Amino acid sequence: MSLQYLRIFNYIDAIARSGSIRKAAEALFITPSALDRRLQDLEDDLGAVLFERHARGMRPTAAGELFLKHARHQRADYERLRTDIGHLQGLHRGTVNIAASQALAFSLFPDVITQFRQGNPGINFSVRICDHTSVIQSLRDFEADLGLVYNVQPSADISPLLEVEQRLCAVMAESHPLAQQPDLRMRDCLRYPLALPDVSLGGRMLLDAFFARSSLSPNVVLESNSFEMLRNFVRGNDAVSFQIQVGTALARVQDGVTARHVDDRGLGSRPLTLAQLKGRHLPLPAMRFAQTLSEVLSEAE
Amino acid sequence: MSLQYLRIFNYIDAIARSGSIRKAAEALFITPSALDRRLQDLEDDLGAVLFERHARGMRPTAAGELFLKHARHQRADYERLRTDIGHLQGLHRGTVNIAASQALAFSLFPDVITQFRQGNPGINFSVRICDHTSVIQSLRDFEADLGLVYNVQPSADISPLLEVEQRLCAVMAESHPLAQQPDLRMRDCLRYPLALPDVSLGGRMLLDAFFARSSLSPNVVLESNSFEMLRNFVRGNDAVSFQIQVGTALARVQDGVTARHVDDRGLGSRPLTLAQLKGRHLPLPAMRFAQTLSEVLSEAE
DNA sequence: CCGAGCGTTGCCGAAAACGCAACGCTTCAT
DNA sequence: ATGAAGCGTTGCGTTTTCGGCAACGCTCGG
Repeated sequence: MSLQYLRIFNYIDAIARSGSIRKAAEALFITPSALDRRLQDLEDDLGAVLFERHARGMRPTAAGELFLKHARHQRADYERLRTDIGHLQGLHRGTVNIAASQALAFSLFPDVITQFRQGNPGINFSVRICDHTSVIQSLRDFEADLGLVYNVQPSADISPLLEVEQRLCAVMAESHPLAQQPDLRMRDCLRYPLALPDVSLGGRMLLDAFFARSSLSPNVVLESNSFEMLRNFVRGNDAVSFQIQVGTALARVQDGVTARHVDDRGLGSRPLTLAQLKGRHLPLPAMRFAQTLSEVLSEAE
Repeated sequence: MSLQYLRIFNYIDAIARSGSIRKAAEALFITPSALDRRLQDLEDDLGAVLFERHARGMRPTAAGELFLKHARHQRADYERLRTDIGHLQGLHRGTVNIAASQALAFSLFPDVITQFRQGNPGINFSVRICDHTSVIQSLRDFEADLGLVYNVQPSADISPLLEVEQRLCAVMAESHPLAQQPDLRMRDCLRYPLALPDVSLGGRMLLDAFFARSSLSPNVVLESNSFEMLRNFVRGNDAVSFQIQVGTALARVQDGVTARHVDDRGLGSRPLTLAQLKGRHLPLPAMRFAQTLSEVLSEAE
């Protein structure tokens, strides 16, 4: 697949990722000696040391960081060239690489990707679910074309493509008493035990801010960094969990779990942001998917 | 110097430039067969034909154009990486590649470059003098970091860094009667034979526009695409030539030739534009030189 | 109709990349 | 303290890639 012109870039990148020549060599299916020689040749040619040698392994120097950025950028650009040439020949194929926080894995992405692929078969997807900071880092490392994060702080090298305000939803079992009401207030929810996402997940910040200003005292019986776990938990009892809107599939019931808007004045809302690395030229499939995603998110509002 | 990772890029670029494998191979100091094989390997890997084969030579296909753009971009980026790493190590070296139209070769660049190198020894320059369209094309082909052109039409992929309005100057021999007057009107000049730049050079458009609206009839005894030639011509007789301001070294006399502002209401002015390719990340030396150039041009106003 | 110029191919030598085994070194646990 | 476990690195033989040489088939222009 990928040409050997960027072989050296993969080599160096592998060393940086694994932090050692031996591990990198193993991942690349070559011997450490060969890898070491390529690195030495490169350092000779550049006239600069790219890695600090420690007894434990390798750590990139400043020059190494520069080279790594170049290497990753170059690899991403080459991928774009390939898909662009493919488009030129009428075969609309390619891969869209997305990094997103966990809330979106459950319902949004499966649905939108299915919809997108109906209009664009031949486009494959690689979705990496991780926490907020990793999403932005994936963009910086050229591992992802698009990032979708909740409540992200603005950054100089990230350019937002779309922002959608996200209200909070309460998640509960289908048979839960609260499921009968169309709209909920927070004080209704607090009569039940709570299963909350922890701080690494979106929405928790909204809850904490609300509790801080409120006299209501929550009864938190479960805290987790897994939405999957929270959903499975509330299905079996009368506990209530919370999640941002797009992850919940509001109207319909799924696996015995449903969701309702929580409407409180004291409850703020934070934006869900679709973003890319500033200055990057995205592959055509990624741009199209960003367009589709924008439409879906806008009309869902 | 340059690593062999971008060897293939140079190969393909050479083919495109020379329009034939044999000529490209000669320029690369290899045999046509070797070059042909690299091209075939590349086309195999990309799954696309990059050149149309004609009996006379090779012409890039659409996919080939795409690849060429990528290749040139990649090469320029790699150069930037090298100079950036150099800066990291304290050795401030590198090359600034400039493309500019002819008017600027005479006095502006030699002076500014001399001044710049006093503050930044170790920075080398490559200045390519060519006509308007070639300047922009050089930016597009990543042959030049900066372009300086007179009266350029805006373009979507070019971003201007600075624009300075340029008035027209009359150029004449030191001993010319008009050289006694501090300010000239166009009708004064037209009493003498004229040596005009042709349409490929800046300023001619202003003159043509003026003559079209005026009842005055010019006596054009010489027309040339070389400012050098025009200057040398007017030195030996009473003819008058025209040039934009920055190229003339207004106050001082150089080689027996001097210049004066021409002040007419009917005479417009067009901007001299310093530009780069949009979205490009310029090497540090180029950015610094652009800064210096901006200051010089602004204060000269 | 022939020669000039082109891209292309088969075959062989040269050069670059790789694998293997071993060395010197630091770190950590016994 | 001391041996084991990692680590980067080196010498040397092997494999893969790349380039040179000569020749072929082709298209065009005189």
